[in-house]
Amino acid sequence: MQDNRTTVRTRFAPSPTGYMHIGNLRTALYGYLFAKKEGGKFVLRLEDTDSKRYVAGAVQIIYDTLKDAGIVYDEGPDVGGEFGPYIQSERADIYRKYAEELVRRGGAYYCFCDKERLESLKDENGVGRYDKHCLHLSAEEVARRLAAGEPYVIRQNVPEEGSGTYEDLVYGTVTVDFKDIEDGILLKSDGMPTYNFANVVDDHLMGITHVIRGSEYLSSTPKYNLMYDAFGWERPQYVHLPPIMKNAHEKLSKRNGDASYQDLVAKGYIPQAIVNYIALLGWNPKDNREKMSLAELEESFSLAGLNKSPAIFDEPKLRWLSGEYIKEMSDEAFAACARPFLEKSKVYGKYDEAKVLRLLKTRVEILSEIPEKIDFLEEFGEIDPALYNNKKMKTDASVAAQVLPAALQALSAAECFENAPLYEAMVALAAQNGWKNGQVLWCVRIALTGRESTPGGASEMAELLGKERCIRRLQQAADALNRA
RNA sequence: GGCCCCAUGGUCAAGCGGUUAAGACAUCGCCCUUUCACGGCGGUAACUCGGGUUCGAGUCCCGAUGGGGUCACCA
Repeated sequence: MQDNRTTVRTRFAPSPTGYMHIGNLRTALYGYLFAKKEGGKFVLRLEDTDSKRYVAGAVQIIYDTLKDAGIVYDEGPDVGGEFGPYIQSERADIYRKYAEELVRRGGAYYCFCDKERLESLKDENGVGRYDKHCLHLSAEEVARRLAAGEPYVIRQNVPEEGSGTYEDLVYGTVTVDFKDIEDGILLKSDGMPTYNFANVVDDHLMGITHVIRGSEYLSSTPKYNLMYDAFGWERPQYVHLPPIMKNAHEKLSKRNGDASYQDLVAKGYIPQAIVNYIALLGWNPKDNREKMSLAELEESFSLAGLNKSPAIFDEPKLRWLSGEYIKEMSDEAFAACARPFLEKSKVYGKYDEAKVLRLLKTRVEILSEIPEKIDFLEEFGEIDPALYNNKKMKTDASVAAQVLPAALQALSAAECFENAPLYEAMVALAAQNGWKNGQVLWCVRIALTGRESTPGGASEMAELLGKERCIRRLQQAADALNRA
């Protein structure tokens, strides 16, 4: 086990190749949570050794997303730290130095084989591993070809016999036969290291104690251990994470058109809910809590709660959580995050915003639902008489024809156009005429909105609409009924 | 295909040899009610299949099946 005196250091090491995927974010979150829980440090390192895959702007997305999600790193490219640089492309000299040392230690060797020869090693299915051809080159020949400036790579020298075993903190004992591991390239001909080498060198140099990453590295970890051993370095603890799936067969990925973190935010999911939800995909606190703030997650996170099987991303549940976060927001907070969506509505600015927001708060789970929930306020047109039919309320168009003129009169007389007094006025009206409350309320609401379902009852809609509009609409509806 | 890994309701997921197999989301129904929503109550729904081990298996072992990952000068 890890020495207790060693402070925990975890890292998130993304490649700036595009969007921040949900799976990546979760990996970052777990690394962060574990470091916080253990009182350790969380490091951000950019793995940009493949210039071909570099995407402009991707680095900024990484910074922004982590910041937005509340994941704060103690060391990183933009915040510094004593183990920098934290960008791999700025560490080329370091990798070369260590690669050469690994060659001296027998853990790696120079290879001059060209593409054609490598291709010839593969069978009809495109599979076939490197045959260690250059391992057998004499020291003189290697020196001569190097001096002649021949292109080369440095390959790992994996034993032909035996196997590598390690204890993964979530998967347990993992064993892989060395014969199943190829002599992979550590240093590319362009002088840059591959992930396979850079991650080992950096994790060691940066003092990473716990490597938290996706399960795709589960079976390649033994070859990294071979390098730690060859260098005489202590191996880190490994925590491999199962993938987040889109369905039973496909991984969640941007390439499949699945939502990235920023896509979800743009769709109106509350960031806090997204973080909360992904924390629950593959992990659970023993106490069964589900809605947890970042601080609570930091407090209760434990590797013991990590699951080994893939989890399917379930948007309905995220939706529910998002709604929970909205419901507990202060009016000010809700107004602030709802405003951008309110502005997209056709009725923006035409109604009392505080009133609109109050009605929306318990009826919206993701902010993008806002426009569709209130746009009807401007879509008032002919009312289908059938809408007045309601069995439970015992109303229909003929009842409405009696109720509406009376309601028109009552509302015209109302002095205070607010929900409570308006409600009382309508209830009183019902009592006077021997109608059921529902008969008045239902008919008025239909007349006012033309909708079977609205975000609020008759008096709430009346207050929102305002006296003038109410009178006009009620009049219109009553006239239409008379003509019929 | 070789190798590695995984397997409880539709989804997340508890369980770590003896349970009426939790809980949440979704779904369905009821209540509340001024439609909708909120809130409250309740229902439907799961241990992939075979073999072992054991007095006893969702829990341990083996196999099958299914699924995922990996076999790049990508990470």
